[in-house]
Amino acid sequence: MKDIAPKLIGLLKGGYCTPQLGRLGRTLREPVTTLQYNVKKLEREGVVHSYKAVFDYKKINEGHCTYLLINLEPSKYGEPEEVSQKIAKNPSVESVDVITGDYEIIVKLRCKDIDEYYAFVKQAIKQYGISKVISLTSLKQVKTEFVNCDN
Amino acid sequence: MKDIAPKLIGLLKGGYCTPQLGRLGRTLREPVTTLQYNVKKLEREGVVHSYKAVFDYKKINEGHCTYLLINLEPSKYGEPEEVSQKIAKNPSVESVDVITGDYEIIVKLRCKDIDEYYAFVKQAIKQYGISKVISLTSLKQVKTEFVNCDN
DNA sequence: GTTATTAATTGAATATTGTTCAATAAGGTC
DNA sequence: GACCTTATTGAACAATATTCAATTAATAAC
Repeated sequence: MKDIAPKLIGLLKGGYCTPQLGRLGRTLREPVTTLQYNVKKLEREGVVHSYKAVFDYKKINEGHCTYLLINLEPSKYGEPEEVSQKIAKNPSVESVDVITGDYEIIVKLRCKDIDEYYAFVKQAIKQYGISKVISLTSLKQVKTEFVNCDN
Repeated sequence: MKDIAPKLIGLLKGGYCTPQLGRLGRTLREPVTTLQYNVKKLEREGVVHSYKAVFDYKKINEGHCTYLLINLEPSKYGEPEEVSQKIAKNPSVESVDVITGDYEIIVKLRCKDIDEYYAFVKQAIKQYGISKVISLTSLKQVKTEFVNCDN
């Protein structure tokens, strides 16, 4: 066998998708050429960043979801963006934000299991100047990427 | 004019997209029929939930991003999922998780501005049995939906 | 290990969908 | 109003996806 699925999932995760003009046209009762024009405009203006697949993350070994509230070491405190960008490079990281309040950074992490999660946190504390991490582990993912998770 | 963009954005936010088999085929050097088969299988198995657009949220009036850490009133404490599902219905809500730790629910919210955010929080506290909300406001969105935000 | 059964791969034909292009209309500017 | 830019649209064309049937690979049964 070829086991194409993993490669497919990898590509569909961040692109390799496109809007369905025909279906949009039927729904909005507009000619496809009009929608074509409007879609291209949105792309040109940078309003649409990309088209991608949304997964049932449990089924692609990313079922363990954690929010990390991060404090930086004094030496890194002035540059939360730099640290954020480094963290963002990790493919298990769904989102990174520099935030107000008691913590500097919030990370949404998707791992296979608690072991992978623990490996990430250990490595993160070592590599980026992190002084403290509070982990909020998801017990139930109700909505993700604007999509309601059924079951 | 018709001002189709808002309708288009609404539909592309949660679907109306499809994988590009041809492009995938060229990249993976596989016949489209093989990929077709594999994609359909992933869909059938529920691995892929949907295909959607990712936006530059500032450009669609959802630039104000906040994480809400929520505590429930004693009367609702036993049913965080029910409350979560109600919160999830709001289209400004990107994600909802029931979590471990000092809070019961974490919500990722995307609003136009702080006024819209405040309106959401006021309404949420009234409607769902919420006793306390801590808001972590995003100062800089570095990565979103697995996509690195440039600039 | 051979046979039966199911799952996966593929090419060729077909159907569907998207793209280009040129005409027209609408909106804005002076 | 004259001009220029932006938006809408249909018809012809190009590209892409889908179906289907044949073949191969994997799995199960005996």
